[in-house]
Amino acid sequence: MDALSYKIGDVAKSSGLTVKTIRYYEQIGLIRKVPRNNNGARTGGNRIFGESDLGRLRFIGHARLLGLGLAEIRQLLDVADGKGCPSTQPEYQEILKRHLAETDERINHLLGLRAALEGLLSPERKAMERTCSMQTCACMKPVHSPSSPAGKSSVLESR
Amino acid sequence: MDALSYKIGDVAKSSGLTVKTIRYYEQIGLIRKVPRNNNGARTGGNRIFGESDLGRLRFIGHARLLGLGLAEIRQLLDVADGKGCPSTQPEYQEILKRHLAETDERINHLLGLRAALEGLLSPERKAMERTCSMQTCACMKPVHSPSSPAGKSSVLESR
DNA sequence: GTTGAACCTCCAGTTACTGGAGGTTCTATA
DNA sequence: TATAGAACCTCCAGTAACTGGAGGTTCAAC
Repeated sequence: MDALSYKIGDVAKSSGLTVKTIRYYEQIGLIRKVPRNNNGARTGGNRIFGESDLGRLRFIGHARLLGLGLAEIRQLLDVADGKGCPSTQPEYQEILKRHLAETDERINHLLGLRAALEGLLSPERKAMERTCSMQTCACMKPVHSPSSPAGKSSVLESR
Repeated sequence: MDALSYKIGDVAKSSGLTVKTIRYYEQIGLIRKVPRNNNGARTGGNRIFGESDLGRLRFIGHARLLGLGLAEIRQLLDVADGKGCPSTQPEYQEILKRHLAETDERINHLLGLRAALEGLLSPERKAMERTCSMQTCACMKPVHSPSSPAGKSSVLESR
């Protein structure tokens, strides 16, 4: 099995990751230490990837696209390793749900920032001619602290 | 002038920044090298802040709350330095507008992620019983790439 | 034989801090 | 005045997830 073999450039192309990133993932142990074609080479020799490495890296690439961090992806990989389709496993669902919740939080935070910024740029603000200086004026002061966006303005009421 | 003087702890409290952060801002030159009360001390002596330092740090704190990066804040400070109220200056408006646009982009990106995650967690997906393995299955594959959220789903049509 | 692409390793830099070690100064109380 | 504890000091390393670059090696084609 694993009759086919690939060099790092091939893997990069077909996974959408960069060569650098793949080496980095090996370095931090997200993928196994990939064997080399070590024909008496003076350096380590070229990495030779198998079909399963490719699958794993594609999986990682998709998960990164979803915004998952490497720590979460590590958990997903643990869950998935050798036990059939990951999506049938409860831990997988939990990790994704948690990530969804975090994504919602970040969105709400940014919406709060956005509202504060719009307030600062509003015509009413502009209309006030100000004679104060940076040290004393509140021209950067958000009306409401963006970190607690008052709940009501959220488009993501999370059920 | 600047009759009042403050120690770093006071400044931290009244600006909402931490002591560490304030020292860091000094180190990277976001605020001036603060003078010390150097009573023949063996170390540098304690920093003594004036009223204007406090104003500047409050300004920075507010700007950070708005999600501005230190590079942008540096520009704002340059704009603001000694020229009266920053909000009357066109560069100030531009920087905030640019930041608003970036915030919108980030929000849209996250909304794309969110949709992809919800897709993966949807009942229809769950209903499919899968027998494949991580290497071959597309259980992590977003339906649409979240980086280009198809435009239509955006709540921020940016006018 | 030579060129150029693709590969290799190692180091440093990015953002905006934060944690910690180890030491000093200040302030209040006994 | 002695001392305890808080608050201050400097310097170093680590965080997340890579990316850039230097300097060198291997491989395939011509």
